Amino acid sequence: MLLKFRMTQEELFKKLIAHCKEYGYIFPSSEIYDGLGAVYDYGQNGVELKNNIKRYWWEAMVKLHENIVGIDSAIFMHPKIWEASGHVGAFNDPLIDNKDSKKRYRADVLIEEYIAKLEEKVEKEVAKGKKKFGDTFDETQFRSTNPNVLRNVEKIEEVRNKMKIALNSGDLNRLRDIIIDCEIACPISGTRNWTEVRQFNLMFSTQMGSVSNDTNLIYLRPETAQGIFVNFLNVQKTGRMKIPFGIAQIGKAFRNEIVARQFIFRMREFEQMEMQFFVRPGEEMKWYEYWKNIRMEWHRSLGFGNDKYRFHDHDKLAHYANAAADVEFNFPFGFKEVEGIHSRTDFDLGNHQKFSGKKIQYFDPDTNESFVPYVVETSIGVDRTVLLVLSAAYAEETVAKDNGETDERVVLRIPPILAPVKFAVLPLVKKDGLPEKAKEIMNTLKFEYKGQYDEKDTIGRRYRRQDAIGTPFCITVDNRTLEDDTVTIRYRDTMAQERVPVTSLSQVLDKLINMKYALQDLELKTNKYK
RNA sequence: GCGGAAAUAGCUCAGUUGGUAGAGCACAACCUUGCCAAGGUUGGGGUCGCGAGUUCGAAUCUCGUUUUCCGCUCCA
Repeated sequence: MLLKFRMTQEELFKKLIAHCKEYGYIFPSSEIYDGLGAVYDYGQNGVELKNNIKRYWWEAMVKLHENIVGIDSAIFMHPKIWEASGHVGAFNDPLIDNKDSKKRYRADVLIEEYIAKLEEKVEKEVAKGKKKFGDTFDETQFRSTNPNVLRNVEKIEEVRNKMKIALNSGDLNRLRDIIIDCEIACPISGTRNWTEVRQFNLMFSTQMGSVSNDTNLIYLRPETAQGIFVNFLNVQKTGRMKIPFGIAQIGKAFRNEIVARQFIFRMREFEQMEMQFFVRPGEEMKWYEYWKNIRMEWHRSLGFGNDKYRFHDHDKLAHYANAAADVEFNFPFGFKEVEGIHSRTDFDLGNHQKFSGKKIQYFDPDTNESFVPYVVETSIGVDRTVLLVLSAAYAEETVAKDNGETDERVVLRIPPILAPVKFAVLPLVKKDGLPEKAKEIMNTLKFEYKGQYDEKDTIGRRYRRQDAIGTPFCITVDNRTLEDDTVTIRYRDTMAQERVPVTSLSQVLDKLINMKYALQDLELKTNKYK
């Protein structure tokens, strides 16, 4: 089978988005109300795919590793948690745009730069005086009398005070007034055509309780990790966990991105699968390498090709990390991060210990010592993984017909263990008792896997419909079925057919769809790292 | 957030200087065929993104607004 024609990646991405909507994978949110920016809903097939991905991750974590357990923490958490984690304050910048150059600046930085310029002027003036008066130069005297110096110093103080008041009161208009009053121009365009000053905070906030004031302001979590850290002692003690051990969690997180685009790649509401692995200080790099390998094997096990993945090691590290790498996937819009593996040191547990005043330590009975564990994190975006699977699976193919002509088909080559619909049962014709027999088969298999029954339209058309949603197997009931109780299985990827007894269907499908076998393969591939 | 482009049926689109909305596919029912999609008949489905304005009359002209796409910007 050949690729239909060479498409630009951009065209392919657009087609994929249209395909997702047309075949019930992903819909824009609130569509009948014109939609809501960068928010998407999963449709009947999308939710199955997403659930299957989550299940494969979850089982690879908590079933294959005896020392990893899961939790499900609340989205609402104590506001202090976000101070301890460093999220509050880190993203609270007042920003302003120049309409001509279209450059964005931090308003306070612009004003600081202006002040710096005035200070420079003062120093130049002083230097001039020094040159002029030579040895008789009295700098203190000069500074307190020279009108140019005095004027600038006064201005500096005035602007400093105004900025302090504006920043402390959070009054963004005042901040803008300073920029206007001081006639601060954009360094690039040189114009003073400014937008309003806007506050950007990455975290969504809301009030808990019906009476609103500052004290009950709470945030929607921007990451799920903190729910794990604050439950460290609960899980460690009640689960009798011994270091090293991990806690896994799947859940929603929220970030108020300035620009959220590229379909479901960057959304304001998204889902994460995180596993925080607690280790002895000093052993973190060993585990960091271990988890990099384990996670890469998980990705590779999906079978999209090893060349589609690469590591990107961070040079610039976040405030909490001493080593970090991304697993990047070659999306239609280039290599982008799907998962992050971070060595977070004792930053999180240490800070929670500090902010909560509670001792968060692990007592090692073997060595009789207490310590704050180090953390190695694996954090993967569920929605990004959905997009990864869909963009890797989407294919437009030219297929040969019996009469020598060619035809086209669109097929989602989703790994069978992740496919939303595992099988379709199709009576070849809608008569002669074939539908009845097909329904009988359907009713037996439905207890094991999600399937579809379809008797509408020609058989070829029904195959194509199943190809379009990525159903790996079509089971066709024909007249021979009534005679010898056999059916054909038609395989999505090869379009080949195979005749099997109805009684062996469950077994045949099981071999290809049951996650158990995928996990066994994965275990074999990861054993060498243990 | 800024700039550009776009918005008509579930999808892809047509709609001529303003004169009461069309096609193909899809969908539903019936008939026919029967192993790799698009035979026949019939039917359902749109106040043309939304709101104003101009006009006797607006899918069409004007303004505003929302959403999407592209570029810039931003991105623990």
